[in-house]
Amino acid sequence: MRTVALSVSLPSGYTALWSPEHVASGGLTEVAGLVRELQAGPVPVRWVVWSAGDLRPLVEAGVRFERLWDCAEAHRLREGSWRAGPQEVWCAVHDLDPEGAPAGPRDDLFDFGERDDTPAAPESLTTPGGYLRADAVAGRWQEAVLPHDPTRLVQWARAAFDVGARQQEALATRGPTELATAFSESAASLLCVELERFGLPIDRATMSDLITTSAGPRPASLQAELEHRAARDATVLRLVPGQERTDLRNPAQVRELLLAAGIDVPNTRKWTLEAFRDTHPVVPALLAWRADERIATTYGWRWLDAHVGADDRLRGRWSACDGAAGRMTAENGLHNLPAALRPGVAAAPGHRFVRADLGQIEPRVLAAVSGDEAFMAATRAQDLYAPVAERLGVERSVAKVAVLAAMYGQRSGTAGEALAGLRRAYPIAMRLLEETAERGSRGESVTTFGGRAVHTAPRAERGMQAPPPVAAARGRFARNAIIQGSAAELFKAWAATIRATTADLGAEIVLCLHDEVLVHVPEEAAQECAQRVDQALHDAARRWLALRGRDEGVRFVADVSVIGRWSEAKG
DNA sequence: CGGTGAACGTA
DNA sequence: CGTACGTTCACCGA
Repeated sequence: MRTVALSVSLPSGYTALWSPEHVASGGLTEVAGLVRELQAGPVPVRWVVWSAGDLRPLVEAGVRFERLWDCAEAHRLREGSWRAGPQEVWCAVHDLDPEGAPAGPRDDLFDFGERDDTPAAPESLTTPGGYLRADAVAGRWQEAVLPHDPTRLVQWARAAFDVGARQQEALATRGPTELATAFSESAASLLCVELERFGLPIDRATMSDLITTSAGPRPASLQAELEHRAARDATVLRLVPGQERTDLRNPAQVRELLLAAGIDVPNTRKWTLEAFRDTHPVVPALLAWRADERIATTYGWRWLDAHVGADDRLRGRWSACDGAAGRMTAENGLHNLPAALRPGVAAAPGHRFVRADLGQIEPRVLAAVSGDEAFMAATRAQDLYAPVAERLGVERSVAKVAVLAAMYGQRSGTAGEALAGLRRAYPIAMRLLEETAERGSRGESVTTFGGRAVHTAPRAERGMQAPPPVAAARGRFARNAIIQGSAAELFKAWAATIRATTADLGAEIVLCLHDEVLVHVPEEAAQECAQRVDQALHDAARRWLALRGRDEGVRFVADVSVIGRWSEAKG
């Protein structure tokens, strides 16, 4: 394996490559050719970058990177910290206090503390205190002398190379698990850049019809928009005479309206109102109004115009790792598009979607994380809850509720009896959950299967995840984080494997949704792609489980189908 | 004008 | 009934 660092400067797009054997620089097209040439060579290449997002201009230009080391993601994994700019990452590998770093142009206007601001020399990347100079972190220092002098950008790439090498060394001393997870997280980070480039295919005509149904036709004027809004409000307001002036967008006023209809509720949340669906016609009308209002305001015409491009692709920013346990996140509705709009997500002409989701991922992950032999045995069934129900001597539905209650720290409900049964049948898995919750309650950090540190209490650094304030909530947070976070790791390993093994089919991963993936592929390759998606799960799961010697014990299953619209997925 | 909480969509 | 996220809205206080 050959390691090459790569840095792109903006706005010029000038790019530098650095490795011990090879230094190069050039414009985007020139470097794009160089990257392809190196990747086509006999020795596989791993590209080292400060952050995969740096590659955006090259990815936009159609360059496909095969293997990556993303210093920011490696840092997040090591530190459990979300802030992972070059300075934070640099400080971590050099044992420097980030608080002493030179201030960027907009940082800390009122900070008059001791700071190490002046670079050692005009051409020095670092300050006498060993920090990165602030104008280099901002990219201005490198860009200022381009294109005639690429040496600063080369220095910047070389610094990333050095940081990446130090991170790999540090992670390797902790064992193979963390290193493998860092590779996988790097791949996910690169995948995010491609998700941003590809976008999610939209059938504009169908989506427009769906929006019309909920929000009304595209308004010709502001007045028309207001009129339609008033008409929508009237469908609810006319059901409670005397309350026509209620602002339906104000929960306090809605509560008054409901009171006038004889319904006294502590809040107006959907879950609370569901119980009163049959009490008064205003309740179902209000719930239907809310669903339409959601689409009208968040997923309406403005959303369509702002985020669906001329090529009929919905685009938003993707993040490989959220602030808590490490799931992927996305903006502009890519992760919370109402199910009612899913018919509007459709493969382009001549293409199909391969849709796949992981079945019962969380209990299967619990088996892997805990290493409970009995619970691992249950994962070998296609339906995990069947053997659990048999062992507990209860109905499947009871077993399912009990397992979910145990994993999420549920307090209410009637899972008590079955929970006791679970403790007897699967003591190791259940003890792991309880000990994790206790650690969380005490404000201690917990660790995912792949070695990500998850902090349950605030630390000195700024920009950290905001953990729940009370002990019980911290306990539930920790209990959930090891499951959710570990599941996210398996998912990302799976997605990265799909990306690597279906590229030759012309496949593009266009959506990742925690346990579900949508692959856009030319029609003639769809069946082959579906088979490879399934195979990718088995390969990724085996490698992932082997990190902790569980490769023969836990089974993961995927439901894979070839569809034309997202809504065709099984319910 | 910026921050906060309610509400609700997804998993 | 548990957790996480992103988005919009009204309200609050400066």
